[in-house]
Amino acid sequence: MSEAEQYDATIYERPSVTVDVVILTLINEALHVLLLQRRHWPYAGQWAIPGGFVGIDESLEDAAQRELQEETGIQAVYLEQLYTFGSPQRDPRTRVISVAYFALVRADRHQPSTSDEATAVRWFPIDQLPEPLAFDHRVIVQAAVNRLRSKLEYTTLAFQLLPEEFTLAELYETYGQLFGDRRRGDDGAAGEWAGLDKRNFYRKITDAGILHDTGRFREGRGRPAKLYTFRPETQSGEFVFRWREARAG
Amino acid sequence: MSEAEQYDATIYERPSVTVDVVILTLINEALHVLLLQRRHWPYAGQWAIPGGFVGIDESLEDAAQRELQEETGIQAVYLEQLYTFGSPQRDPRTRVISVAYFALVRADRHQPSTSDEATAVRWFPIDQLPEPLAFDHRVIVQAAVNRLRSKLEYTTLAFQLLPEEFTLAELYETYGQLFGDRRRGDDGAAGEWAGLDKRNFYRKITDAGILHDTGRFREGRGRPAKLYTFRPETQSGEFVFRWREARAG
DNA sequence: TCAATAGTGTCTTTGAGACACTATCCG
DNA sequence: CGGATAGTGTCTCAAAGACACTATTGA
Repeated sequence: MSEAEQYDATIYERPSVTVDVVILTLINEALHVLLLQRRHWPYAGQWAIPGGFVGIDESLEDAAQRELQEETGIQAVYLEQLYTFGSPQRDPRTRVISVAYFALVRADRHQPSTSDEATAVRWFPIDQLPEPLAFDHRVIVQAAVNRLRSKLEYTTLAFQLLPEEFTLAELYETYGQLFGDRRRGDDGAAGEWAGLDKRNFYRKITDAGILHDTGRFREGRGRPAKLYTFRPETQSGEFVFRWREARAG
Repeated sequence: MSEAEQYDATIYERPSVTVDVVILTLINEALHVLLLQRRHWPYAGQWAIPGGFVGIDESLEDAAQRELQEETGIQAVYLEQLYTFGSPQRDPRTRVISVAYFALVRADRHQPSTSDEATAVRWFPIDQLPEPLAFDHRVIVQAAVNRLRSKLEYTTLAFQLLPEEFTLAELYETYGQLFGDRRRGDDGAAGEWAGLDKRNFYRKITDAGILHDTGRFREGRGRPAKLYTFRPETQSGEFVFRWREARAG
């Protein structure tokens, strides 16, 4: 903005501004999104990400936090502005510009509940989204997943998704699911993730010095696995995951 | 958005939405920003980045392109959405949400001219911005520069800034200015960029296979330098610059 | 003792980074 | 030939990646 005319701009027709939030979590080491089934027009009955209008005196981040709170009852999570979607035709009612955020939460803690705006609320695996989604929400969800994937490579964001305590196998499985395209079943049985060598992964992650060995174990079938926590003091550190691997044939 | 109540939302007070554009260019291998000196209240006399209201039927990208056009007369450039700034108090007139874009242009081509909105238009070196800038524009400019810097590491964006034909020395100087903190004058004379070895840089850039040798030369003092062009077909390629260097003392 | 899962060591290859001299042109 | 700028080759080291077996537990 730069104009005197802006001062008179109140007479112009203004778009509406909403904030929509892509809420991501990990369930059984697989990435899921929270969707609401819309009760009302437009797109009644279709699934959508939660969102709502920005209050006239409310910051965008506050609005996103409020939506998150209303839908999931969570506050302390990772929240980041994603992108602003503003095609003139993206909402059939009127011009609506949507500032999209994405949030990472730990799903174990809480189950979402339906509201008067939604007939249902559910976690969907990101590779099994209902078809179609309301508005341009498919694009928004895809953008969030892309952003998350790329950030996982050079941040410790993955630990925002995992439970407080985890085993190396769970961590490995998580990275595998988030990056790996598919398993290779050498003999039919489930093996390692294509292109992600377990030993190299363990070495890299432990050498990085970002894990704390709790001294406790997760019991189950087979040999008990060490439980680790993430050392948040290293969060700003130099850890880079970087997914490459695959040299020979 | 998800509510029936949105349908009635026209009755709510709506924020204004603007698009502001950080226009960056290279002048003498140094990064510059285009700023306008505001003619009117608020912040009259102060420098600001160009911007304006989003038309009710105009996409955000179109609005950004239009601003760019109006201020510089350029169309074909790199344009990317940067971030959306929405603090309730960022504009003294009314609630204004600003979707910021950043654009890369080649400055050689065209000189900006003043308009009825601005008393002056100028390129400023990014490390010599006027103090203060209007609104929160300093933050926005800084965000653009940060984004550009980080993208230069893993994209070929630098070539969007350089003239069509360039020498390796110009390319080296550009990367040095964009990343290097300072020169080291071993003896007083200008030397290489701290931490950026010229030979390693040349090797890396030529091995990457993204340059086309035009066979022509730039004449001047000293040995003529080969002129290269960027091969845009490799734009989506695997080139990564990645700035590290500095192992021993 | 076997099924199931956890955990580990070494060699090879690649790419990054340190390092300083030769080549070409012009006046 | 001297000043000015362009351009190049090799060694070292760290980190990535390929590769397969041993350890621990409970049924």
